[in-house]
Amino acid sequence: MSDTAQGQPISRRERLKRERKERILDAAAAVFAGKGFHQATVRDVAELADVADGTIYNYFDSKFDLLIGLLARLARLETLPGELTEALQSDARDFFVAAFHDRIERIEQGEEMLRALLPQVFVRPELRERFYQQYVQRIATLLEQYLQAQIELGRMRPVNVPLTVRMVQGMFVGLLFLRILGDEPLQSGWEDVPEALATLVFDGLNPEDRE
Amino acid sequence: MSDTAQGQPISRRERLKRERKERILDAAAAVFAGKGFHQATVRDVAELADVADGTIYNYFDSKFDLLIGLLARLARLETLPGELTEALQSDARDFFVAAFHDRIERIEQGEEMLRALLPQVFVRPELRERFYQQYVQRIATLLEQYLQAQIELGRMRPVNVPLTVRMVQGMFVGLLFLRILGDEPLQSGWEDVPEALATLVFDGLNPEDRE
Amino acid sequence: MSDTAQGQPISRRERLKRERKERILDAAAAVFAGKGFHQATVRDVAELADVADGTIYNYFDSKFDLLIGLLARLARLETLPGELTEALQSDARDFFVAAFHDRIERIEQGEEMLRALLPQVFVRPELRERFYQQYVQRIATLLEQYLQAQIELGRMRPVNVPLTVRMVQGMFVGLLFLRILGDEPLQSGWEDVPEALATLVFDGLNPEDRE
Amino acid sequence: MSDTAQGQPISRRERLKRERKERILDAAAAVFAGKGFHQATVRDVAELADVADGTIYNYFDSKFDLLIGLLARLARLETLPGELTEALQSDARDFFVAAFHDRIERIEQGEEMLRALLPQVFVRPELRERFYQQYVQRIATLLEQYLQAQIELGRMRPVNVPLTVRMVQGMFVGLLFLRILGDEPLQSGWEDVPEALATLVFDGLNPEDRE
DNA sequence: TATGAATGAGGGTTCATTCAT
DNA sequence: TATGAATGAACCCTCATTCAT
Repeated sequence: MSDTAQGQPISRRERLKRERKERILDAAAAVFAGKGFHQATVRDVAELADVADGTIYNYFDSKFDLLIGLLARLARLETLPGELTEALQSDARDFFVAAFHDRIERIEQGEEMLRALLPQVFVRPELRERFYQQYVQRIATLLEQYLQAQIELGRMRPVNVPLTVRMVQGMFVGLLFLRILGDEPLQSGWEDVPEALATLVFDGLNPEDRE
Repeated sequence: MSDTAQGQPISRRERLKRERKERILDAAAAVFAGKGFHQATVRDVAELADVADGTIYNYFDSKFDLLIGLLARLARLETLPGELTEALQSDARDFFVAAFHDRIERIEQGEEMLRALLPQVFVRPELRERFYQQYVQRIATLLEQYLQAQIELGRMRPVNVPLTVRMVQGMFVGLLFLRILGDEPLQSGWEDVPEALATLVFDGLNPEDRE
Repeated sequence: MSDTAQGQPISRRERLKRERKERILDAAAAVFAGKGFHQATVRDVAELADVADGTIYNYFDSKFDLLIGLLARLARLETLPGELTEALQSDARDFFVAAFHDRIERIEQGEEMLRALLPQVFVRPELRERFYQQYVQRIATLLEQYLQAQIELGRMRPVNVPLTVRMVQGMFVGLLFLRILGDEPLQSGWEDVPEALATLVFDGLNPEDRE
Repeated sequence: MSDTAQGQPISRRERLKRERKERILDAAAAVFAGKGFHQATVRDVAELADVADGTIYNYFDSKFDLLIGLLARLARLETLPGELTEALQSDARDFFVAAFHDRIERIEQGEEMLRALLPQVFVRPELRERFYQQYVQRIATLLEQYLQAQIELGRMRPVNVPLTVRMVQGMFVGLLFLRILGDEPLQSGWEDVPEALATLVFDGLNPEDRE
């Protein structure tokens, strides 16, 4: 009687709860990114989210659990597999530029969350493991498969696949890190990064006979 | 040799002090790397260094100042300019492999200190700035000059110099990061990294006519 | 009998309310006895009573008020006056054994509630006073009168009446306490307590010439 | 060299520490007895002991640990075995009066600590067990042996030894409890308690042939 | 100069109570 | 009237720093 339209039940209540949870995570990302996880107090987060201190504990088990929440949300930003497989047919370099664009954009989107998370990823084993699995390993596997296939098709130079993939991945993390450090040249040239990245990386992957 | 020729008065007292300071920094690096700066207590450091809590404050102004101390010590590990300039003449690829070897080794040496420092570098403006200047900018400038020169000599493909340099630097940070994350393939293939790195980066820098 | 003769309008609604209140008190007794008043949360009580947190506040003013409720309910378990007065005529020792049996049983019945209450009785003046009046003083007065009468009839040794009554009462509390402490001999010999109690107390009250 | 007079070493420092620990326990007893363990804050204790909040944690692991400390101190007040064994020879009734006097006095001495402890003894298993072993069981065993011996010597009526001992012990606890409840007759007649207690208990223990 | 006990501000977390639905 | 999420005051405890010895 109260919810005949079972499709989207409880609607109101439920939606408010979800919104509030998101608001808290937004606040956590902003506050942690701004002053660092330890410098930030739960009250800082609560104030920015415009809730009472205690309310946060209705949604998260602990201050630390907010980081887990951010990590989960970050994982939701990840998709690429779709593009990747369909792009396998197209020209490799074009694909790389597109993929780089995609990554670079995501970094921009998620930068705040990454700034909030990364320092703790170094330090908390639980976070480290989750981050590695969700954020690094999955992508590494995809890239390895792609690279291997390209090499077998003769479209790329035979290289040490696992290490090369790590280097490319590492480069993204490293660029993010330099951005966070406030490196001027990188910030002003940010939109040219994908092209430069492709030039650096891809041309090096060309089979010798390309010339 | 370094002791006697110094003007004499350093002896005993002075050397003990210096040793003790180093012991404290060793302990700080180990403890901070192990549990993170905030999880670690000054007492943890004191105990590992085998001194009393208060003693640390005879050598450092604050807990945070220990990080500054580590940063300074890290800077002392940096030299390359010497090699770099002399190697400018030699074959570029050979130079790169050598330089990469050097960097990779240093990362290993300094990994503990970097693990202690990096998370805080994200978070403390003062540390960020020092780190950027001592550890990033100086090297970036050198690499830019070198790259520019090579390009002008026609030995390298004309690329976006500042961005390319950032990518290479970023890769080192990124690789360190992946190592800290515990990435298996990277750890087991660590000694092959310089060669793979050179293959990836350098071949991509070749002028087209090289072939 | 108690239901129909009441004037009718009690039905349903009213009875449900009363039942619910009892259910909440049952839960409170169980929870407080199990973990102690402060360790127990209102939510613990609510969950065991199968109501929402807020519902409890429709029946009780505060968490503390639950204790008052338990005390009131405990008082309802008390009656003895009836037996006492009628037994005044019978043989004193027989009366004592019967009375002890009665008390010992009550202790068993009310043990959970007493475990919930006693610790707070020590600590909360309001509770202390109510408990003393309802649970101690009334009975003390009765016992004093009885003892005084017996003495005057020459059936008991002339003793310090008020103190002796306190000792007997105290013994009940003390035995309950030892039971709660988990004393093995007391628990396994519990059904023999009335007889042993009578032997100890009553024989000591005999006039010397009785033998 | 620094402490040749090994007899009372480190003296100063060590004694100050011990004194401070006692001062904290004094304060804890007073505060917990006054408002109850949970109503009292660590700060209350600290203020009364005239130390900083944190100082308490240099001496005790937690707030709860203060109770353990009180229990330990209470145990130190206990001795009787000495008297007990030597008094085994003397007249039993005289011994009882003396022993009762002793107990009653101790209760007065330790009342504050007992008021602080008892409510929590009901509620904390760890405390309950310690209290039972240190404070009840030891004495129960002694009394049982004594009583048994007296019975075998024909000086006391053969009774259920374990239960009778529990009753006597329980009476002490119960009297303390009534005292805490503020019972007027008990308080004003407190000094007569040992005599009344002996009359009640001991005469009941007389063999029938005593007359 | 080294020591380590004392300090006390600060913060994560709990939970009784309220109140909109 | 029942619900249960929101509230925020309160409190235990940690730990960087100080300082008397």
